[in-house]
Amino acid sequence: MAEPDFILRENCPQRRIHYILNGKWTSMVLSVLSYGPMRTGQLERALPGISKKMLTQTLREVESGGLVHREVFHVVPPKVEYSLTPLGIRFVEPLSALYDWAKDNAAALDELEDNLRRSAEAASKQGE
Amino acid sequence: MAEPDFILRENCPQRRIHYILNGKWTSMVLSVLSYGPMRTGQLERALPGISKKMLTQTLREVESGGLVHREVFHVVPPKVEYSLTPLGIRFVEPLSALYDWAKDNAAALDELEDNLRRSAEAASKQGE
DNA sequence: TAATGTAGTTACCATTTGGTAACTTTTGGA
DNA sequence: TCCAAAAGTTACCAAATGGTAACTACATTA
Repeated sequence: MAEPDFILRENCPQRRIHYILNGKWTSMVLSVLSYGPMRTGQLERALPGISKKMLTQTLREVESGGLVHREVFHVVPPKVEYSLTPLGIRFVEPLSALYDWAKDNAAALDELEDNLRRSAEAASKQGE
Repeated sequence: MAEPDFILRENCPQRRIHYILNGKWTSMVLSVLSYGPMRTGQLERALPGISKKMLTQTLREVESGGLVHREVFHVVPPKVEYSLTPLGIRFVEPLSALYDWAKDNAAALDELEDNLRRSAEAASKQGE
């Protein structure tokens, strides 16, 4: 019953960092904001497929975490600008690394998805 | 209506890499396997809190993606060993970077969680 | 004879998650 | 007078997700 040398305990940093990876959009919102402050509409257009609901929900979450600052300009029509806080900037660092890796390794992502497709086909042939 | 310079399109690598981050346990399983081949029971003990169901489910998924190799030893009681494939090794690279960052920045994670706690308290005071 | 160890499956359930569509607010402009 | 623009909220719903607990298989061992 050899215990493994490496245990990812319940509250280890490796698990806790998943906070910013949990939501479908969280890490993408942070990543986009790393290019500078942005208005709501710009964020919306930078993330094709996101709904108004998910955008505001995600922004409220990262704001609660102190990662993003929300600045309201009291004008009509409304203007709201979001930007990373210093803490947010720190958290974007590992995300950028992750995304840079992804851009440099698109071929590996292709391979992964080919494998998944093939194994899904094989599974459906079984069911016939 | 200034279009943002940075658009994370539906099928860009930055979005696609989320495959290995989607499941609650996927990235952790890969990370643990980066230390070498392991038997099911060892994996289970390396990931406190995981259930048998989620462990096998996650292993089947990464196996389908070609990230992990499953080797069955035909003995009694059963013995099965999991190991990273070459493709899996490539995918662990950015995960290790992410987890290394987390280990080096536990203080930032503390700060994040403090903020969340505080804002949750403030929200519940509202509701009284 | 019955329990043990190892890997895995299955049925079932509760919660979470994310999505859609309609609605609100305010003021300047056609 | 009525619409547009921007940011946001709300009600509602379907699907995905993850968890528990009980069950299987089978040779060895007590």
